[in-house]
Amino acid sequence: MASYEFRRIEKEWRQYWAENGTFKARDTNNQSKYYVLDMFPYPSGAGLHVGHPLGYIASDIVSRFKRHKGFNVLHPMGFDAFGLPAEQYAIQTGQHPAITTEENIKRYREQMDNIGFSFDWSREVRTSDPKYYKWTQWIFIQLFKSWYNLTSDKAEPVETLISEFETGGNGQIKAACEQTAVFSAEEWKNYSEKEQSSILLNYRLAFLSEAMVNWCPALGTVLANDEVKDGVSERGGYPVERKLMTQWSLRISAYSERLLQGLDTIDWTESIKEAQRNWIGKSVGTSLRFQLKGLEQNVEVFTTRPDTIFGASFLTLAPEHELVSAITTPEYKEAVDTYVTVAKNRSERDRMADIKNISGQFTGAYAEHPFNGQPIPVWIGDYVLAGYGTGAVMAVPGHDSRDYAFAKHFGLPIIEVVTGGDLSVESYDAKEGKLINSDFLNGLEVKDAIKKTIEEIEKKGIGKGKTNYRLRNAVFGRQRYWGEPIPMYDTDNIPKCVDEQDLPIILPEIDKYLPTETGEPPLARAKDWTYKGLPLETTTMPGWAGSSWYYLRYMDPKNDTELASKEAIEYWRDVDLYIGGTEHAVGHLLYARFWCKFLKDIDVVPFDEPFKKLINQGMIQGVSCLIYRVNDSNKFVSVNLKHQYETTPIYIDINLVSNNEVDIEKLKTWRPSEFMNAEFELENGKLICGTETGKMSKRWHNVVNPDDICNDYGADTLRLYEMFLGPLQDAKPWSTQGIEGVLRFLRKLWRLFHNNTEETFFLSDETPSKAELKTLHKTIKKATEDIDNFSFNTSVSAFMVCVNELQDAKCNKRSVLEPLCILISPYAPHIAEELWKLCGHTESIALTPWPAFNPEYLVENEFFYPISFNGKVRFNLNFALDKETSEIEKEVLSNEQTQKYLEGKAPKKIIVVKGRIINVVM
RNA sequence: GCGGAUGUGGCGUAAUUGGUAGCCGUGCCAGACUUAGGAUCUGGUGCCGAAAGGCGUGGGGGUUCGAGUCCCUUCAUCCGCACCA
Repeated sequence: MASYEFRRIEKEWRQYWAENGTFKARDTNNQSKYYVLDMFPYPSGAGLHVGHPLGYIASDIVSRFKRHKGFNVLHPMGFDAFGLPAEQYAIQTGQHPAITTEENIKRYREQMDNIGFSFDWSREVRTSDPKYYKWTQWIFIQLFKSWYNLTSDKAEPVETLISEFETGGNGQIKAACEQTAVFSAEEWKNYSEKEQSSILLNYRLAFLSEAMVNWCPALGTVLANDEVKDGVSERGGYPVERKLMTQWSLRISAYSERLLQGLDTIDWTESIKEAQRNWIGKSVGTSLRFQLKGLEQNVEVFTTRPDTIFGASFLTLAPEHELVSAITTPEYKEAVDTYVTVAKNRSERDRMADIKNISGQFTGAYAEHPFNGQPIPVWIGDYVLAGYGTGAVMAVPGHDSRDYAFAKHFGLPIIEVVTGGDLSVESYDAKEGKLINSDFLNGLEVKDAIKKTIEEIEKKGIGKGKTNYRLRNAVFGRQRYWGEPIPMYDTDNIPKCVDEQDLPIILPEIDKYLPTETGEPPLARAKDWTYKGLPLETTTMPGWAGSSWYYLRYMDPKNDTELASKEAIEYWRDVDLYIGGTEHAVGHLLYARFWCKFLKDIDVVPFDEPFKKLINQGMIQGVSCLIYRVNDSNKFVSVNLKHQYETTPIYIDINLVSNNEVDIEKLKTWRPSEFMNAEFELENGKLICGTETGKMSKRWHNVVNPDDICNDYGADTLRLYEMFLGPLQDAKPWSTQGIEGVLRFLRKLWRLFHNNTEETFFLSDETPSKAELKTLHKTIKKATEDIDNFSFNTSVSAFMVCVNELQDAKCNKRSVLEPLCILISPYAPHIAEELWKLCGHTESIALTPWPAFNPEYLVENEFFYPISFNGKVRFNLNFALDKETSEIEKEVLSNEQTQKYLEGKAPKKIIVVKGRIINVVM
């Protein structure tokens, strides 16, 4: 037997696992289950880089550990296969996205296989597979067929709503819905089918409506709020505009409160929970109506500070507010029209970039103060958002900084109604102080004043306490090809859903992946895109549709009659451990929770939250290398010389560099046109590059492929090394400094099982020494605890300590090394399997029981106490652990060295902490 | 502005959860074996100091016999949200 041949070993064991189905999760049985899930990847053309496997390695360690612990482990993998890049590629090349996707998946699969993950590939899912998206479409139909009853606080079938309408109209119904005029049962029955349909759309959880959407012209599609960052699209960074369009949306807002409350029941990091709380944006306040002078209409506003009502000196409406044109007086019409037009045409981005510029326009209208009858001018201003609250605010410049800025700018009155600030300098926004200038509120504290004001408002019948959420309904239709078709069709402008037995509606073939000449989505190009002879919906679902429920499909991936069988869902239930990146904080993770709650309401799943525990792995960053070109020349200078010149940095491939030294010959062949005839100014004979840490990307030429690492060092080394890099959650730059140490460790481990020349496998059956058992059991304890704490880096370190100690002890005893093999197997499964086989076992190590920890081996009967004086450790003394404290004190005091440090003084007291430390207080 | 995190040797990190700061690994220094090594092994390595000793966990303060760990305050960096009434 030769030395540690990782390439051969790893290849053989991967083959063994595949052939023997070692990691197949068993269907329902009596064994306890454990469900470990990774966020499945979108298979991009770039393949995996070393950052991707970080989370997969961690989840794989947990999975393997749980198998050793006797659990039936579900550890599946699949692909989020619908998405924009494949479609963009298709537009450029004409290549069908399905083909590109298939190729990419193949590549991903190979790369993952190389790392030796224990995925149960027999359960693989792909969101673009019709057998899969059949059920994505099915869920959509269930959403369409449901409304949200606020009384029972759950989704219910639309039939129940219709029968309510038929018996009592909609006056008594409390539902999460759009504003709908009140009608009686009689009126309902007299409505046409079309009228009824459009009313029902106001209630359905999947609904078609005309709404302001984020339109991205460059991508030719609408985007959900979480797909837009800083006014540009998250993918591609293209500008996004507001546009009024008829769109399918999901009424996620109905679930705002449950999505918020649910956060308290799950074990996720505080930062992600906080991000979701923020996104949901609950705010408790009051809605109240201001009567307009000389008009019938009133303006409804939402405020969290009803107590400041006597400080309200004007109202501001969003430019898009529906009352604007009705209330504007002829005198101001032109100015208002101009303002509204400008505001509407400004993109989201411009509006955000322009926060500091205050703009607004008086409408000429006045409202009446509900308590003192004073006239209050009505303005419009784009600092008020149409989409939040009622799109109108009562402006209290004294106690709201935005109203303050607006009032200052337009010279409107600023009234102080809460004490504590200096209004000549800034507004006083704090919810603390006493009310003044406020009639019946004078003298009250803010908290009490809020209560009192709400009482008075309700007494007058002009408003009531109200809770608002920032969470907007999610736009669901995309004007794109490569996504799930929305299973809806249209009869005379009445949207209807496809019969469930006709699912899936399969994505049709089309000639070009572009919108039609008339601007319709690509699906409009499909021949005969109809259902029952009627036109099918042409938009497709967004990327997050398929990923919102995929965790359920793994439980029963081949089921043709249900998304997963009741028994499978009942057995596997929610995900015990979910690992993935933080980038999905408010997208995928919120939508998946929403769908889970909905599926609970319609009795498909028996739980309320899909992911019990969530761990976010940190990003492995790339380190890019830069060289510096002297401006207007073909000369490149070493990094420490660049301050002498005006230079431009250029990113070069990291493979051209070792230890920050650029290989100039390689550089020349890398890009001959640029470097072949270049001049280089060196320092100490070397061209040293600069470095920069950031995302790993082709663009910066800093991508490290895990395949290369597996080939050079082995998959086990890669796995151990990625874990050894630091805590899983931390971001860390990739560096191969140190990977050698891990490989060296595995070689040492290998040698423990072999004779000195590494040639022959050799274990002894002798009884281990006390010290050897201590080393082993210390490691068992640590390895077990660390996995429970997801502290994988410290385990690797513990293995190294263990192997070092056993090597020092020249230990080759079977009863020590076999358990060690099991401990290491979740981390470095290939070498563990090989050594296990060499030990004479014929079965895979994967299901071998985890070694039991025996604390007796760690018990010591004496301890080498540090003796400290006022907390400073000076020397050590050995005492038996069961020695009386008074005895220890006596001996410490009489010790010669103690006398030296006491300098003749008497100690005030002595503190003896058993097995820890002794402190002499002087 | 609001919220979340993080600050420890040259570097990545560790610390029995209030008890000897720096485990493990890199890097560096020295040595051994070698024709040779970017292989392997051994020893050393927080800083200052010849030593005794002193200093040391971003800074300042506090609680404690004892603080990297708890409290207050301050600084720096990273991430998320943000005209949300």
